[in-house]
Amino acid sequence: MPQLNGGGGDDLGANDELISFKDEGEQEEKISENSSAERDLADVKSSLVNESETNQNSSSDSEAERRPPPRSETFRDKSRESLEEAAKRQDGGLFKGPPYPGYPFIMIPDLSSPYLPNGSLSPTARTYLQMKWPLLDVQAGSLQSRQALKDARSPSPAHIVSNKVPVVQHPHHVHPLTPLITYSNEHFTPGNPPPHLPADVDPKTGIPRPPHPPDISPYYPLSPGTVGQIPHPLGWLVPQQGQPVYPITTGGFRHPYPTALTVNASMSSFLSSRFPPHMVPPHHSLHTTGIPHPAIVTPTVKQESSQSDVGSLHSSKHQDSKKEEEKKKPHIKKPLNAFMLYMKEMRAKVVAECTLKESAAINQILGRRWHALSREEQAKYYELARKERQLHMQLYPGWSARDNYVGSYGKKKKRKRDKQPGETNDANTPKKCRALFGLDRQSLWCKPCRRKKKCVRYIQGEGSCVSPPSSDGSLLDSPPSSPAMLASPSRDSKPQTEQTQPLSLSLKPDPLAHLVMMPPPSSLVLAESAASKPGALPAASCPNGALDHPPAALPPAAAASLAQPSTSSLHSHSSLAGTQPQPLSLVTKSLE
DNA sequence: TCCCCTTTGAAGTAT
DNA sequence: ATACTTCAAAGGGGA
Repeated sequence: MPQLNGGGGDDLGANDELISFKDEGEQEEKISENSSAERDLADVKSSLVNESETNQNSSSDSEAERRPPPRSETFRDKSRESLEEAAKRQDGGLFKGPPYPGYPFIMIPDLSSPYLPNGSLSPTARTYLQMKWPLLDVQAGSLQSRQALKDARSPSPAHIVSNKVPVVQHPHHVHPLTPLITYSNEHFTPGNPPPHLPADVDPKTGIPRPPHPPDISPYYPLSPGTVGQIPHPLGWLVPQQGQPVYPITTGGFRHPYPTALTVNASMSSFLSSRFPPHMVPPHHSLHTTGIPHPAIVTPTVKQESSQSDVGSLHSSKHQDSKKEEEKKKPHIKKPLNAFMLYMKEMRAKVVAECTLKESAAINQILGRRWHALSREEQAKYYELARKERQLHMQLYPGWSARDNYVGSYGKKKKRKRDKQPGETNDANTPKKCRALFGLDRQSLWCKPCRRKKKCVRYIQGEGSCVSPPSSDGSLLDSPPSSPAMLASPSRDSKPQTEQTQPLSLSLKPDPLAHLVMMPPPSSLVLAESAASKPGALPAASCPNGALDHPPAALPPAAAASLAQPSTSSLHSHSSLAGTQPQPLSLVTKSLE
């Protein structure tokens, strides 16, 4: 388990994230410049934050090497502009300027932040924190940290204490009022912060500081008239209008997860049962209101309860078991990753712009737009996600994603995932079809291979069945390549020239193609996508094609493909540009 | 009523 | 080490 070390920046970042944004959260080191080691590290890890803020350090060699050359800003911005234009019309000018003009979490450099050990902050870092924590506003009457807060360079005027970021969008599984809940201090046990949450001490004053400056920072960029319309990715985290959100816990530690702020018996026992004592958060996960924290869901597993009801003998014994079930219900969710945060924030916007309502279609658009984001823009979300993970980790030190795997709380696996591996690993993998059964036993082949009478992939020695899309869309029933295959970063571009994903005709192979040829309107794309399968997503109707951005922050592999557009890519787009329905699934990672 | 779809990323398990 | 799988959000739609 990664250890949080204030000086080491973020250990929570995933590998890939570290690769792409491994400089994230290392501001402390860079800022402090107190140690050569830190400088070295800083050298290695260019600062996205600085880059974003100062726009000067972007010349970092290492960064430049890691990242693909900036893609056509003109294209991207152009596309986005139109989208934002629509957004402006939709939201009454909420979205002004850059895509995330008012994003409060802009480049939080100090991820070690308040709760982390050695959380001493450089002035710069604190300055960032002022931008960061306002979203974590605390209730007016809340605790200690107000004073401590003032100590720090934060002006944090009292008038800003009010919560100004009403969240319109409600988390799917979270009580709509969750973000509105006032987690009163009285619910918190005054006293010491969790052992694993060392109190943040102002390095200069030596006074324990609240990790999260509770006051709304004057830096908060959103105007009162607009804030209310922004569904913040951390909606539950965001203070609501006139609703103090999460008070600082005792000891100056304030969790964005309100659930961790108070403890009730059931949750406490649950946690105790689930985690070793040292892992059990000192606070309960449910507010006294009974409204669960977004991160801790009470899956009220319908099927579970219904099943138990069906078999219920209404005996006391059953009651007991029921209670036990209830104890197990609370489910600590995974922290949202960058893309999830992005989706959460942008979904409403996309929905507003399009006639789409189905999440699948929306997600397709969002996926494309995600790739269209500049690295700086993405970095915001990576930063945010990392912060989420940090908070999550702080709150639930013993939590593991494994806990949420099947069996941990009775949730069923997704069949799709269960089937695909079997399909691809079984007889549907062309390579295996041919290798396993041979030409003499084609009757045993999978359908696509049977239709083609051969497995091109096998011939190519590649990892996927080519099964070129037929004009009649006969490949639609072809088994999809495994997600891993589609997403395989090590995928060779060469095979791509001849390969086409049976089900997933990537739109991304050659982003440049978008520049060369007219990108298909999102509606068309989606319509095509919809046409690709029965019961497919309905055609989208987006006012502009801005949704069809080319990928922005491309991984090196994709960047390579950018540099050398493959003919197949162009081919794909040619087909795409045509009116002929394609078995599109808008897969955007095939070349990544 | 439950699960799928669809996306990316994180993190887990399996080989 | 690599590949693969699951889950996170979302909500309409299919079974």
